[in-house]
This record gives sequence, C-alpha cells and structure tokens, in this order.
Amino acid sequence: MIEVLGLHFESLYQMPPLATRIYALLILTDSEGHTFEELMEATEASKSSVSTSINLLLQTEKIEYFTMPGDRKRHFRKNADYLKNRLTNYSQQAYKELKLFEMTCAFMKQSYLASYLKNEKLTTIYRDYLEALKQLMETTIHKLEKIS
Amino acid sequence: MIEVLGLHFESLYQMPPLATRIYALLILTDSEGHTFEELMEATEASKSSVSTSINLLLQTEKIEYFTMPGDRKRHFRKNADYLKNRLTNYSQQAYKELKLFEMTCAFMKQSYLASYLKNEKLTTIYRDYLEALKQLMETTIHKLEKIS
DNA sequence: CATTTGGTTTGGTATGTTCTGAACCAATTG
DNA sequence: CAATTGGTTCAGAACATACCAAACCAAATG
Repeated sequence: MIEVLGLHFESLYQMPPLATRIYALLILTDSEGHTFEELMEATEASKSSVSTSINLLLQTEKIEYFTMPGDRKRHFRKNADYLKNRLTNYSQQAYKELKLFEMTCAFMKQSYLASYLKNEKLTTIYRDYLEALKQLMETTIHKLEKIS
Repeated sequence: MIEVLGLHFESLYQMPPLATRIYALLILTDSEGHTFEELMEATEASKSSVSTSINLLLQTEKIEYFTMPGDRKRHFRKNADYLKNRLTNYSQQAYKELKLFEMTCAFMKQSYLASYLKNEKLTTIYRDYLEALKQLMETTIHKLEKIS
C-alpha cells in the first residue's frame, strides 16, 4: 500500500521515490509522529537519504514535526491539511491547463489558422469544462477551509 | 510558445522533451501535415531522435500521418481529437486519484486509525469532489463525442 | 572536557534518460 | 543493378537523479 501510494505521489508531486514513500507512510500510519530512526528502519534507507527526503517534505510543507519536552528527537507527521494540499495541487494543474489553452487559442486566432474556426464548438466545450473544473475546485477548497 | 506548450506536455504525458516539442509544433502550426525533414529542421534534432519521437507519438496515437499519391514521404499532423485525448488523460488521473483515495480510506478504517473517524467530514468533501470531477469529465467527453 | 546523540553536508557511485552519429535497410529511381 | 530517398536500429556520449558512506557538526550528557 505504501508502495502504491508512494508511486502515485511520485508522478503527482514530482519527487524522488524515497520522499514519497515516507510521505505515504506518514499518511497511512497516522500515529502521533514517527522519529527519524523509525523512518530509516521502515524504508531501509540510509541516514543521509532520509535526511534530505525529510527536508524536502518539510520545505514543501507536506509534513511537519514536533518535539517532546526533554527529548531532542523530532517526531514527524503529515501536515494536517494534506487533502487540501492534494486538491490545491490539482487546482493549480487545471489552472495551468486553462491558461495554456487560452494562449493556444489566441495564438491560433492571430495566425489565422484554419482549425481554430473549424473547431470553435470544440474549444467552447473544452473551455467550459476547464471553467467548471476551476469552479468545482475553488468551492471544494472553500468547503475544506470552512470545517477546519 | 512551442517551448512552453512542450514543457507542459512533458509533465502531462511523461514524454521526452523532443517528442512533446514536436507534438506542440503540430498542434500550433496545424498546416496540412509536416514532413520528417521539416520536423528535423524545426527542432534542430538528429534524424534518429526525430524518428524515435515520432514513433512514440504515433504509438500513443497523439499524431497520425498520411501520404500523398506519388510521394513516399509521410506527412504528420496532430490526431484530430487531441483535445479529447487531453481530457481523457485528466479524467484517468482523476479516476486513479479517486481509487487510491478509497483504498486509503478502506485501509485506515480496517486498521482502526484515529484520524479516519476524526476526518470523516473531510473525506466526505474530498470524495464528493472527486465524484463531481469524474462526472464533469464524463459528460464533457460525451459532449465532444456528440459533435464529432 | 570527552563522548554520545541526532542529525547535516560532502563526495562519489550506480542507474536511467535523452540525444547523437553511423551503420543499416527497404523501396524507388536512373 | 547502382544510387538515391526515407527512414530505422544500434552503440555510445552526455547529462541528470537517487542514493549511500563517511566525515562532520552542534547540543546534550557523563
């Protein structure tokens, strides 16, 4: 299961395998934090690899950590709103797609390319779809913000 | 513009730069087909690279070709329903995400993990979103099929 | 102040990807 | 049938990446 989810995140977030496997692990186990050592054991990876992967996940705010009083160890756990994170990511992808699509249309229009006119119906459908998508994502993010 | 669109396709379709640049070119110019030679000149790439890239694009049905009577050259152009192609791709991604999400939920439920119960409202929102997304894509694909 | 703990940084290796030139091949042309 | 055309296949070069081991460092401990 960690493998499967990790692989999914690998293409979704464009991160190295180890990082996404750690992320998947922290999402799936959801205990109150795993230590650096535990992550090393679970992934069977070296200290340095775990270190860099953890820092990557921290930088991108996919995970966070806390410390116990009187203990130097850091305890890592998934960022609380990781679902929102995932959704925001999709939303950004859709936005990028919409923008690029508009750019393409504009480019074709100004070059008087035949297909633009021919496929006006088609582009309308695609544009409508992308707009609806954007709407859906925004309202969902709004919903998520409301309950937190 | 070719660069920009090519880069977008690179992460979208997980293809080498040259292949996506050729694809972007064929989408943007939209003339009645470009020859092998023209693609070599436009991309300033070697014969072998263009060959493999073209074959990749043909295999994945992103482009197609036709020949002129009395001419051995192949003329390449984008597949007519490339927008549908793009949308189908998004749709598949969304479906994959939905399936993985359900798997994750099931996994958490059977392991009696605290967070699953805690975030039931959250997961409902996310599940609803993914379902709506799937719906939107399917109806859009349906619309596209209708006009063609 | 020497040692242990909890990591980080550095240098290097193994692996994979993308592109290239050169050899090759099948079909057409002279 | 020799030469050209339109491409394919193969071997390798160049580059990027993911990881590791070892050296290192700062903070806490004895």
